Amino acid sequence: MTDRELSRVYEPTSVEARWQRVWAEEQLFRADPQKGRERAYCIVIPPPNVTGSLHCGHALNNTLQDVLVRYHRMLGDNVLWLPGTDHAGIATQTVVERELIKEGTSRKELGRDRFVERVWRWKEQSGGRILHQLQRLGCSCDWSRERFTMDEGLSRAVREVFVRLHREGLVDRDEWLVNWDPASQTAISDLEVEHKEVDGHLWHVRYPVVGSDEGVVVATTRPETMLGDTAVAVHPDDERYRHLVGREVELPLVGRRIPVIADAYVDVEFGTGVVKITPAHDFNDFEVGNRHGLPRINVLTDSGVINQNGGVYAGLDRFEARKVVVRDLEAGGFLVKTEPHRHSVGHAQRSGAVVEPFLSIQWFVRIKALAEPAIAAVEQGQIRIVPQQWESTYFHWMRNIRDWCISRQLWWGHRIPAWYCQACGHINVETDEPAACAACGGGDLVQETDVLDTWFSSGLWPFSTLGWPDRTPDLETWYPTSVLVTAADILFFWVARMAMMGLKFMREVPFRDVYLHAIVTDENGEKMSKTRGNVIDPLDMMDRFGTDAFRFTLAAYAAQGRNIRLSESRIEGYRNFVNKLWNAARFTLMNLAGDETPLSREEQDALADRLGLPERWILSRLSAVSRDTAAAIDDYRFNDAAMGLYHFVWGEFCDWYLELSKGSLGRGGEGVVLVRRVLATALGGICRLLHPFTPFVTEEIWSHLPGARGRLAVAAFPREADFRADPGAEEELAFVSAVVGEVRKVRSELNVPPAARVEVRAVSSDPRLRGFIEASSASIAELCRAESVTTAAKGPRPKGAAHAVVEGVDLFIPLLGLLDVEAEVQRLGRELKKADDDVAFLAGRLANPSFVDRAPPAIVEKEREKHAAAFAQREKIAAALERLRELA
RNA sequence: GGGCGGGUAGCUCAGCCGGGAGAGCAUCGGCCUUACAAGCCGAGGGUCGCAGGUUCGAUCCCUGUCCCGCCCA
Repeated sequence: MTDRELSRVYEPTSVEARWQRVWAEEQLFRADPQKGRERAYCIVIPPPNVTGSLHCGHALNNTLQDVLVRYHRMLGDNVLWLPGTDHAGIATQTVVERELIKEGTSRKELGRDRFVERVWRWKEQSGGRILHQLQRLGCSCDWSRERFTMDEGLSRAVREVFVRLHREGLVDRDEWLVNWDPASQTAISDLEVEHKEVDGHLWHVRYPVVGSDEGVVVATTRPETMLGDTAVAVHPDDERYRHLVGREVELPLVGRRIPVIADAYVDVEFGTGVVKITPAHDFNDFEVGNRHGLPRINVLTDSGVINQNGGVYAGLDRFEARKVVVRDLEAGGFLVKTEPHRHSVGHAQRSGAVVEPFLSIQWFVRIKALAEPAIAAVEQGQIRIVPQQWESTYFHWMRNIRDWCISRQLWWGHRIPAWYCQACGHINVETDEPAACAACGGGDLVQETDVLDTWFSSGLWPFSTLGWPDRTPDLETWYPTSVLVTAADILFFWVARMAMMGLKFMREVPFRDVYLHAIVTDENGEKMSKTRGNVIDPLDMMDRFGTDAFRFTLAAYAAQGRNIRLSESRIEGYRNFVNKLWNAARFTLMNLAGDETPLSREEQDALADRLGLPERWILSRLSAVSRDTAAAIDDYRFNDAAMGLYHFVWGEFCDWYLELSKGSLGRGGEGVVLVRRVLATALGGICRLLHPFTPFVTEEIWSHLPGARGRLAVAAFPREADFRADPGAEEELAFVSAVVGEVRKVRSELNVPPAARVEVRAVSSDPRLRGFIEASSASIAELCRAESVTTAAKGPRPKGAAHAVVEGVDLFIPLLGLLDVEAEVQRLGRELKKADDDVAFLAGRLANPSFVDRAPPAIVEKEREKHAAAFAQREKIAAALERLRELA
């Protein structure tokens, strides 16, 4: 196979592997701060979990980033796309713990140091698999700059931030009610709790009033927590219970006397209007307890078992305890009634366990002060959220933000840089382990055992990865980054926190734009999940259809504000598109001599008079498509960009230009050289335009294209001005193709055998339109299999001819014996009906006096013209029909 | 309960400032026309969720309403 002979069918696998290797070897994606910050363009990757493997969400996310990055690289910007992974505290710890269990040992048996070592070893061996998968996807990251949230550098940034926030009083340690995951046995943040509606019960329990026969009935969904009740509460305005406020009730099963208090928090409508107050196990009760100075009695252990405060129930699991408590209440005559009740229960995002509000000592970020600048940055436009509709969600959350619990009772993560003095109890918070206690000088220091929430380190990602706290050239060049591309589900987890941290520590926003893309679902709009079995595996898609087709599919469906319902048949459709492009390239290359160079803009202008209509047309279209594609990518309208290119390549370049070029090439002559050069120009332009979407196939074609220099990945992206716009050529070709279309339609509808040669006679009094037809008569003949295409200013109108009208031009197709007169009469009858409807519609509108009076004059004038044209068309069809009837 | 988004062809979706509803896929008919049958040529298919309102004119703007999805509590 020579350089310009391609195989009949595009075979992605080998092509992709080759270019992935070449790009890496030639280090085309390596960023260099020396190139300056004038046109710096930077994206930091949303770091996937180190335990992760590529799913469709990743594929979409990274495809879109790669489109942006490749586009900007081709624009000549100083591009950095920085890759990396996230240590994913709970997820990673769980993975390694499972391995240990299989080996018959456990995390606790190993001990902290050996366990952490073991996780590192796991990370070196199996972690980061996803980064290889991203390479497979074609991602043009600067792989030499790969980062990991637990890297030495990033860990230093984490300690620095923690210490600085602590010194400012924005991080501190407190006993507070937090969300507790009894399965992972760690605190989690509010965001990591997922509320789900579940069917439960509402138990009505009678608490006897001390010193009376009376009792109050409380309604609860969680009877086992009554072991920790320290009050019952009623609404202050509730007449039913006013007399009881200030008295005491006896807690059933426990015997403790607790007060009846009045608090406006109580909903008089809910249940009986009396609620039990358990400050240590309910967020609302916690606040009520604080207002009334109630004791907090914790009745659970960290694994969700009743503790010694639960008396005889100690040792029971929380769900078992619920059953036993209810049974005992019933036996004691305290249970008034039980009713089914649907309510919302918090579940831990990671483990799925029911979350417990749990009293413990944790580290918190006092976040209000950090949130304010981050709100202002979006309000004032320093950060632009795209699509804008997400701004309100961002504002709502940020304005109601609550303190962030950042400590986790895990072993895998950034250990909190706080050391407790065993002598005086002082907490030393330092970036490095202090030699002695700052308060008493004692040397017996013990480091905090908790680690930080993984998102704490992710929040620093846009600057920690660039070298902060050092002022590195990378940081100087690429901070703030250009855009953050992610799905909206981590707007709060990550985007908001980066905004806060970036503004706090860099005094500047971390990114100019936030582009929030769709969630990928299956074709029924359901989330993909292993349990549902509806997962589409990106690697499988790439294997079967090629990476380019898969990427193009994702881009083509990435409409803003919509979910992507991915289905295989669509990917297959774009596989066909890639193959179409491949064959267009094949055809083009077969027709090149091998020494053609693309036409520069200057040459296009100088040679304009010698270029044929199709050549002037395709160059003009290239100009428009270059403009539209760039505008669409600039606006993050990936679907518009992809669909525009799809239509241009298939519907214009292949369907019309290549078909037209066959004629010009076949007819020979000196123009052939120019046709070839335009072919090379157009194919090169298409490769460059498509490259951000389909990098592999375009790089492959480019490597065969005469006159193409260097790698496509670093070639210049086409600009509107690179091609000569020619509105006249566009108009003329639109007319010519309409003529071709009409003739084809008539042939098809009258069942003229495809091989039969016909004559086309165009009759028009308009010399300009006649000229268009005459100039392209050979092309028209070729495209609609006509023997000849002739024109005349007026008659004779051939008898026994099929008829059509295009822009007022009568087209006659004499069919002699071939014409099925009856069929043509019926066909023209249908056409006439359409034309009549048309005329009637427009006439009706013009007959409406209020339309003529009140609509803008330009609109009215336009409608008049349309009416006149429609009427002329109608008359021509009617005349043709009349003559045909005479014949019949 | 609060907020956001969506309901347009069989399916998935596009429709900028209000001016006769579009694409891709699927379907149907005809073609091996020397790049491509993963292709070529042609065709059919819509009460723009429903009800009001504003307007000369509404898929588009406003109000109400019914579904679906997501987020927050």
